[in-house]
Order: sequence, then structure tokens, then C-alpha cells
Amino acid sequence: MKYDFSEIEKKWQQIWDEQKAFAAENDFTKPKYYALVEFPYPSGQGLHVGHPRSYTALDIVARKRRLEGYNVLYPMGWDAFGLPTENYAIKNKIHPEIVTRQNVARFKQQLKSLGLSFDWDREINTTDPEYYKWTQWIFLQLFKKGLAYKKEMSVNWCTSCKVVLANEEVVNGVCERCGGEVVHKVKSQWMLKITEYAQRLIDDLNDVNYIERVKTSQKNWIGRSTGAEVDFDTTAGDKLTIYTTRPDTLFGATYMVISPEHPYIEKWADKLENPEEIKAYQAEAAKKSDFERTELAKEKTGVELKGVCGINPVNGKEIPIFISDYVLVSYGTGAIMAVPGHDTRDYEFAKKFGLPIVEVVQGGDITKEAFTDCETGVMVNSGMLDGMTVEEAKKAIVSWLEKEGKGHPKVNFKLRDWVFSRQRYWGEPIPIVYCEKCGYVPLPESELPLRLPEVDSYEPTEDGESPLAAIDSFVNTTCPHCGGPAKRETDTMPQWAGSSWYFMRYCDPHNQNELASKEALDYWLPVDWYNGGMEHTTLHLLYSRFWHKFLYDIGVVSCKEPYAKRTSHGMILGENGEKMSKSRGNVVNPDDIIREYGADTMRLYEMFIGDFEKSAPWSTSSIKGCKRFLEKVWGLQDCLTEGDAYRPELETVFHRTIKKVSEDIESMKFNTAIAAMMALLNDITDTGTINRREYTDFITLLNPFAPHITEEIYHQLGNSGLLAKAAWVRYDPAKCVEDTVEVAVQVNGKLRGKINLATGVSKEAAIAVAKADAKIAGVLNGKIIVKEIYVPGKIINIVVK
RNA sequence: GCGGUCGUGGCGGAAUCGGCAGACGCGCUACUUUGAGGUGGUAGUGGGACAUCCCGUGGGGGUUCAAGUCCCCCCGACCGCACCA
Repeated sequence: MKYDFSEIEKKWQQIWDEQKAFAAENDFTKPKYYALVEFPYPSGQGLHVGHPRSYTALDIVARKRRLEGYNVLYPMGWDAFGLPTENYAIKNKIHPEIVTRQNVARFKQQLKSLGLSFDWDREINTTDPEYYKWTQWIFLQLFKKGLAYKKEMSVNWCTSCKVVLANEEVVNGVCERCGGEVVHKVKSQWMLKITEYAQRLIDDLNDVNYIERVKTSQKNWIGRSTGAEVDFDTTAGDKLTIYTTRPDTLFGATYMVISPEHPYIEKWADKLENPEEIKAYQAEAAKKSDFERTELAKEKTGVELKGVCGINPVNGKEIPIFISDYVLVSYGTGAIMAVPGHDTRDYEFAKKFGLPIVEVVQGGDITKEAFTDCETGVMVNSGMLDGMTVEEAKKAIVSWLEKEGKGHPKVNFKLRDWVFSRQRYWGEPIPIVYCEKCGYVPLPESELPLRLPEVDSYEPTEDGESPLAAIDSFVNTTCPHCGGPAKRETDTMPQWAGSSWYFMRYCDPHNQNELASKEALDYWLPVDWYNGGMEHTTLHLLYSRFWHKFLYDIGVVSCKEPYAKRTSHGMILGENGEKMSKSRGNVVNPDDIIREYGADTMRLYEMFIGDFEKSAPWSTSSIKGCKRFLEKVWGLQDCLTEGDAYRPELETVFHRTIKKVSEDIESMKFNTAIAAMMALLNDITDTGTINRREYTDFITLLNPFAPHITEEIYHQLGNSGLLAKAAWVRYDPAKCVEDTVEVAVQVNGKLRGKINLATGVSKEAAIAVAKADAKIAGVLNGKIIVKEIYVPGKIINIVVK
């Protein structure tokens, strides 16, 4: 019988659909398991071969859990708001809603053809008003708690298109579409106070099972540092506050630097002697991104603010103040004290501008480079701090500053508040009304969802406002508070909004009255296993943890953290080892693979391709190996015998393989799980037959990986129900051990032979057997034995002179 | 620049705690089957004048009876960096 994968796959996908085989039950008394993968952005290109890597992996986990008896929730949906759809809609004059519908239909058909066991009854879409109603509701709660506020922020502004650009649309400092000059422009933007949660977002990482590199990335991104804020008096008669992590080096501060956007430049305008130079520098800085500005490799630039000096609080010395783009207005206070002796960037700057470099920590050679090691140094040239270690000096100076009223200890985070406004059409409207009398007023919850208005043009307006600003019927409204005339907020939310809480909606996706019922949330949350890309670690993952914590604070959810476990898959690269992209011409279309090899082979190959956590290049020729494996599994039907127990020669290898596959799935080592099944198959085919028990167990083990073929074989074996609903195979640990083991024998660390030993023999007996071996005896002849090492089941090493 | 990851045959990759490097698969070679095609099977496959020896996990040092694995230095590659998602 031929293995007709396309027939088999179509047949079982239809049966699973009809029977709703993978629908999560609403029986909250059963043990639950919530497996989650990041829902895709339904782009116009269709599914990428990278998507199924993550989806298949957790599909394997979900299917195994069902076989183990859990009530499993494995849902899927669409993160469909966003820039590419909007740009496509503008270009082709199609409504983004229609574009989205088409893309979703294509993605869904592609996902279904992979045989993924999603519960399609719980499908969600962030652009559905019934969904974004609750995204808006969450925003209102944030607003009411003071966590949403307006702030002047700089945006990328294309001077020729007159449009606010996303960072991605700025390439080498010019507009991606027209090549026009891009500058920073200040706009009033909605912000979310994620910084208020910074400490908790770090602390609660202790309570979750995330892979270590995810935790590390999040911690570094949040970037907690302890230091001090210090007030420097200025000759302008005011105080300039700086933030430093090295208050111990205060005596070494020989100048100050403020960011080109610092408000004091305006404030000191009448005292500054070189305003033109300063203005020119500010204009230059406005063209650069933070990334370009802080690049250490680049030459330091800056301009002295002539006419105003700072006064070092510890020694009263007047020191110059510069503006330079390596100081960012968004971090700390936007101003620093520069200690060139002990900071690399300050050192370079001082060298370039001929500023004095004073050594205040001994231990390095500051004529060559800045000495930044704070472990070993001793304070010098620092008055009362002389002789102290850096650690002691930090404490001493901070308490002195506090006593003098010139500073205080300060914890700072690199994490910045979340810019929540977009001047775009295809996003959730922000449900706020601006009233001249009452200010920013939240829309009453009863008016949600605030729908996107139907329009013909999605182009932003001339002055960079959102397209919604051009629609008078949308903008003009009445104030919910005083009833007077008012204007709606016209900015929309970023794509991150809808994805920050979607895992909650899956718990109760059709609820009309709440984002999800408390009962459903309490049962399903937290997500037991969440897999996604490393690129989402610092934005999506952090944003959704922040929203979850907020919803915990207001009593919507009962657990502090949304995801109990987070893992991450590596990227699938093109055959040439580079990232797959249209421009590189190395894109593999999953549809072609499924058509030619079938979904089971595709799934198996994606799991076999390499270490799940690492990136791996696609290889069309390697797929054949997985196809051959499945064909052999299929072919076993022709050599079936009766029998309800493993044959003795296969017993150990069966138990071992079941153990290995069971454990490897849990630790994401899908590649070695498949290798073990291939090895077991080789052992079976060596015997020429397979009995019913062996075959049934083998296909059960393989079922989560290749669900269609195994379901069909199960059916062919005369079973009536679904294999997907049968029971997972068990192993007996006692039967995983062989009676004898082969042990390598080394002399002086070099392999000289191998011996067979009964498992559990003593060291003495083992070494005696080794010495009795003719070859080993020959090597040992005439040598003096210095040491004998025996590692049971592994190795014997005899050290001789 | 900051942060993260990685370097093993011709290729993808294995190698719980430091214990036989190269599992499993691709490719290749020989034979074989079917007859033809890109099918199936058997055997071989890290390198070296390749029968028991020597060398081999990016490079150099170190620790150890024993190092792909631990430590130090160097080289190289990849990913993210807040309005792409």
C-alpha cells in the first residue's frame, strides 16, 4: 500500500474539524494545560517557514498533554493591526479591513494544512471591535489610575512626505520611501508608565520559569542602576541636577555635559555667548537616532555653553558645561558630571577638547586610558574620601551630599515609558475626548467600542496628525463630563496594545460583558508554556507582563505573572545561511513543501532541523530523510504480526526510547527525540517484523510529531476512536537498563580497549577484568600503576609511569 | 556602542555531572534489486601511504587521571536595540 499523504492528511484534518477534536472543554474541575504560541501578524506574504517551527513544537506539547489526560487550551488568533497592512491599503486603495480579511483567510488555510491542533472556536482578531473594545477598556483603566499621560516626545519626521515615520522607515537617516531628510520633531504623545512597574518586573522574574537568556535580556533592558542625583550650582544662579552611578568620583569631575535637548539651554538663552553655534549643534543632533548618538566608536562632538559654568559642590571649582549628543535627555536627568579619568566616553571627550583629566581612583594609568574598574581602586585627590575603597567612598559621599542638601541616593532604570500614540489609521482609537474646560476626559465604558470610522483615505494629514484628524464627524463630539463641545483624540494605539492581553481573551473569547469571566481566567491562567521569538523578549513580553500586573492590581486576574514558562525558538534561515527575505531571494514557501512532501514530513523536518533554540539553515535535501522515515513507518503495515508484548530483543530499546522521547519533548529537544525514534525504527526493521503492541506504541509515540499518518495507521489497525484521544505510552525505569555495559578502558587517558561488564560490578572487579584483557595487559607490561579510576558504566582509566 | 547568542566531518547537527567525539539524518563511494529516470536494499564513510599508531571540536595558554564541556587571552560569525511585528 502506498503512503498517500495528501489523501490521508485531508481526511484526518476534516475529521478533527467535524468532531471538534481539539476544543478545550469548559469543565473547570479537570487538570488544565494552557499552551501558547505568539499569534502571527497576518502579512501579505503568507506564512513563513519560521512560523511552523514554534507552532509545531507547542502542538507536540499540547498533543502529548491531551494524551496524558489534561484539558488542553491551545488557541490561535491574529495580531492584525499594523503598519504594513495600512501601507498596502494606501498603495492599492483597498480598505485595511479587507486586506486583513484576505490575509487572515490565507494564513488560516495554511495553518490548517499543517494539522496543528488549535481550538479554532476560540480564534480571535485584534482588529475585531468586539476584541478591541476590551483593549480600549484596559486603556481607560490605566488612564483612571494615572498610568496613561501626555508628554512631549520627539518623533521621526520626514520633511518631504510630511509624515511621522516609524524607526524602520528611516534608513541611514533618510526616509525609506522618498529619500527625504528625516528630523526629530516634538509632538505631544500618549505615554504609559511602565517605569512605575520596573522594580516589580525585575523582582517577579524570580517566580517564573523563563529560559535564562530571556530573564537576562529583560533585566538588562530594564537596566536598574543605583547611584545618586547631585545638584551643581551654576554661575547662572540656579541648580543643575545630574545623575551618576559613580558619586565616589565627584572630585574628578572637571566639566559637565547636558543633552542638546536639555531645557536649561532655553532657560539660559540670554547668558549664552555662542547661541548660533549651539543652535547649529542642536539641529545636527536632531537628525541622529539615539543609537547613532551613543555609538562609542564614533568621534565625540560637542559645543561649550559659553557664559555659564557649573560649580563642583565638593570643592567649589567652576567647571565648563558642554552640550553633546552622547548624553540622552531620556536617561537620568539628561545631564552628567564628566569624570574623564574614570569614564571611557568622558575620557575621549576630554582628550578631544583638551579638558583636564584628574585621577581620583588609583590603580590604572590615566595617561593612557580611563580607569573604570571599581573593585580594586583606592581613592586619591578626593579630600575626605582619600584612602577609601570605591565602595566605601560611594556611601560616604552620598551621606555627605544628603547632609549638605546637595544630593541624594537614586535608583535609575534604563527602561523608558511606553510611547503609546501612533499617527496612523489602522490601530485601536484611543478612547479619550479633549474638552477645553475639563481637559482629557475618558469615554464612558458604555460607549465602547469606539469604532474606527469608515474613510476613503488613510493618508496622514499635512501636519503629521493621524488620518482620523481629517474626519470632522469623528473628531467633533461632546464632552462626556460637561456636555460642551469637545474633540476626540485622533491618535491610535500601537500594535503592541492588542497583543498585551490576548492570552486572556482566549480563556473566554465570546464574552460580551467582560474581557473574560473571572472563573475562566482563574482556571486557565497563568499560561503554562509560552513559546515565542527572542525578538519579542524586551517589548511584547515586557509590555504584556506590565499589563497583566496592572490587571492583577485592579483585581481582573488573580495571578501576578501571565506566563509560568517562557521558551524561545531559533530562526529558520535560508539555504545560504542568511535570514530569509524576498530581497535575498531565499524564501521557502511552506505550501510548496506540504504539497510535495506532506504536512507530517514538514512538521518532522522542522523539528529535526537542529537544536530548537538555535537558528538553523533550511535544507531541501534533508527533508528527504524525514519523508523516508515516515514511509518506512507506513511500510511496517506489511510485516505486522500479532502479539501484545514487546519481543525480548526490543524490550529495553522500547522502554528507553519512550523515556527519551517523553523527556526530550519536555526539554524542547525535539531533534534528539526524532533521532531516537529513527534509531528504534532501525532496530525494528532489523528484525523483519513488528507486532501489534509494538506498532501501536510506536505510532502513539510518533503521534504528536506526525499526527496524520499515525492516526491513519491506528485506524488501519482496526481501532475505532482517535489516536489523538488515546493514552500516552509509559515506560518502566527498571527495564531501561541492560544487564551488561560496554566500558572504555584508557591508559594514561588514551583509549586502549573496551570490555563488557555486568552492570553494578565493584571497582576492584571492573579493574581486574580490564587488566586481564590481553591488549591492556600488553600496554601495562613493565609499567608502574600510579592511579586507577573507574566511573561505573562509562570508563576505566589506569595511570602508569 | 549597549545587550544577547554561537563557533564540532563535505553538510544539518549529537555528546545529563568533565568520562569512548561525530548519535540521527543528508550527501558521497562500492555492490545489489527493480529494470530503466531522482526507487528499494546491503556495506563503508573525521583526517593521515588508513590492521592495534598518530592527529583532530575557531586560535593560543592553563586546571585535571581525563576537556567540545571548566578558567584566562585572542579571532570570527549572527541577532536585538524601544514607531516593523
